[in-house]
Amino acid sequence: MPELPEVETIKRQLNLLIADKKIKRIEILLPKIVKAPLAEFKKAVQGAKIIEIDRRAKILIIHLNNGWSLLIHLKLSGQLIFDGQKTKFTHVIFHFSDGHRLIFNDLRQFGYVKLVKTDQLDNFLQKEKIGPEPFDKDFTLAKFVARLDRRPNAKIKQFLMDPTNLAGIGNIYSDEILFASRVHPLRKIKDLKPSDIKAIYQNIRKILTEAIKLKGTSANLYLDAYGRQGDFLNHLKVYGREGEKCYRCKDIIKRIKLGGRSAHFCPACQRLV
DNA sequence: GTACTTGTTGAACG
DNA sequence: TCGTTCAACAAGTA
Repeated sequence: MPELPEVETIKRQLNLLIADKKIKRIEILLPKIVKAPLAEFKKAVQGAKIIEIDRRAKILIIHLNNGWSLLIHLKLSGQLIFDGQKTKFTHVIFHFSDGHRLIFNDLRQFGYVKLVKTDQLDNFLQKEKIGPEPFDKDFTLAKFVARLDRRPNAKIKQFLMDPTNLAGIGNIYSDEILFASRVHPLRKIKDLKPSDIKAIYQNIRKILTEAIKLKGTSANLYLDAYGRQGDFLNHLKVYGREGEKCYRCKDIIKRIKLGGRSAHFCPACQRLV
């Protein structure tokens, strides 16, 4: 599923592929995906030129040259593919004036396209109460500790996945970050030692950096803007490896239910205390 | 046929 | 107000 590394990959590729292009026409095949009145939406988008593509949490932000910004969230199964072929899951198509196109596919239909005035973006994002960006200079170890301290009884895995605590981390990378840190997903925050917290803090950046380098994880439906799979799938240590041997200690990787989600971990080398 | 999956939000709880 | 839990959204896969 698209998490921070996948969305960041698409952002970087789109900056190479569609920046400076003019949107000649937008084709909306499934109107509910567009969270704006359709007439107003088309009027704002058609004829506009793309300046650049940005990212906040898992939201892609396409800045237009007319004061509007497009916000695109891929949620569980969204894809943005440059010059992709239309399928039964294609819901929106951006046609550019040079003949190229960008297609938005979403099998689950949870994704969205929104329209926000560029000067209202900060306001809008603030309202969403999204947590700090892992790669922001302001996201220091001290800030991380301060955020953890607010939720002493929360389980660490659920804390990492809560977008109001930290931007961009979902099920795959929270599992991988905790494995790298040797911390059990059920560990309560108040039971974390300072060395655990430091390890988690460092591994957040380390794992996400590696995943971005490999263009994300194609565990299910994720494809990058070229329609290609991400290579981090082959580097996963626990996610999706239930019943297989731990690469570190040879015990068997377990999967449990945690707040309606699955958590993968090694019961031997990820500690509960 | 049924359970399961997943990111985010909003309702409901104490 | 806050932290926490849980249903809801959709539809393909096992």
